[in-house]
Amino acid sequence: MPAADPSAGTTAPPAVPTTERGRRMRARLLAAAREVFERDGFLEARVTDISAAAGAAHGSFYTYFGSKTAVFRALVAETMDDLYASMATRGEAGPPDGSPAEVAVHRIDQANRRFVAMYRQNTALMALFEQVTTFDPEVRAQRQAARERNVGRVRHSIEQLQRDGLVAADLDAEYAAHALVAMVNGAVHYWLVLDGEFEEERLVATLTRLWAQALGLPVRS
Amino acid sequence: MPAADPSAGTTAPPAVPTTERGRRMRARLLAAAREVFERDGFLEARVTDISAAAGAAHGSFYTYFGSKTAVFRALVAETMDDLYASMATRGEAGPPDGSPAEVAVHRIDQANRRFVAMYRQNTALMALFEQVTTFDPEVRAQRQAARERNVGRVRHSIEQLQRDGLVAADLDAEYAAHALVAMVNGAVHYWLVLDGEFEEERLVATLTRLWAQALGLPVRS
DNA sequence: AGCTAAGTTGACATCGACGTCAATGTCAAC
DNA sequence: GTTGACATTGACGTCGATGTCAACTTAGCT
Repeated sequence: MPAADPSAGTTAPPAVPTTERGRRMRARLLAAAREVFERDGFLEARVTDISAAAGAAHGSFYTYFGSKTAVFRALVAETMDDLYASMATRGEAGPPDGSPAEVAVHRIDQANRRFVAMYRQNTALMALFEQVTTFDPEVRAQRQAARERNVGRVRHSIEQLQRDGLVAADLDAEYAAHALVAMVNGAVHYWLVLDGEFEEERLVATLTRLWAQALGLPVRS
Repeated sequence: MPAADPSAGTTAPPAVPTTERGRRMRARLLAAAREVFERDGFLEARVTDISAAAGAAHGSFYTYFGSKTAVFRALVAETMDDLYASMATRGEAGPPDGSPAEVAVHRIDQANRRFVAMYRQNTALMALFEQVTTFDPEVRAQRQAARERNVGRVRHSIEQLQRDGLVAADLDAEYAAHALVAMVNGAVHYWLVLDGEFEEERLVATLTRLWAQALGLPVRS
């Protein structure tokens, strides 16, 4: 079939490389796709440019991916895990001895720092992700899932703090988790994607402080 | 010129209606555009459908708007003011007598309620706005401006509270304002645009509580 | 009625991104 | 060195949304 393909994949079956050569080609195409997407955005990206950037013929692209949308989905699938994994790297700096509340605040701070660092190193990709989310249901679902995982972790942490008596028991852990995640997400997205200039240290410190205080944890001025 | 028009307007000059008839046509087209956009999203929307929905000929569209992007910008320009104006309607319910802090919290709550209500009544439009923001620089600028205004208001409010000694003086008002706005924006956007089902009352209450506590204002359990 | 400017119309040309496919190349196994 | 399955190539046709334009309609004015 021809032009303008709404949303999704085409007639061509996915195709899985069998050879080493094939695997390399696919990998090159995927890398090229990422380059082009990051440079031009999803909408302006042309399949032609991707093939070219991969040093491959136009047709080769369709051997491994059914459409522009298809590569993007593959890209997301193969990248997101790494991203969120890199954030989960916990227990770096040894937790300081202190009151349980202080330890909790320190953990929040560390998590925020990791998040900002990750976002900083993948700004273009995150912007892309945000963009495609607005019109591709499948990518939206992936994003939703990622967020859900994130929120879930935060929620558990809040509930734990409630059990420990550090956070008011009548706080709605689910909605609070959502809101706090939205706060960090939104603030970081704003500064990195939309604005550009900002003091990372000041931002993280403020985020941590707001987060901690919102939960009713004591904060050292 | 021809197909796929990246970003912006075309050769055709804008065109301003002189007659009553013309003004009506333009208005009908704009309304139709909104309908179609809300139904299909920006990308899937076809200029043809807009003309049709307006009961006009295809050509008429181009008499008043240079391109799909152009109508959208016009739509945003003519709508945003109303939206944010509707939110600024303050002083509805009489502020309760109470401590200054209680009054402050009440104000925050009212603002959050207004925001959620506005978002609820214009969900489709807000989603659209978010979508186009990711690829049209001009719309992005408008969104940025709207946000800036919002943040500015919050920031002033925080600074006032600091002057009154209700909020710690060493809190970074600018970053805090950004973060809190992001929190409310993000949470509401998530529930209304991405998820769907949620308890509005529970959400607003939690948002207000987090906001107030984040600033160190006392909250009645 | 006659005139004119503004508005309206819709068939048509244009264009460029997409996806196909027949031909050609590669390489490991026999 | 021959074979054949897998991979690569790139010129080509298709398609449909966009934007143009010359003819036509409307309505205000004299």
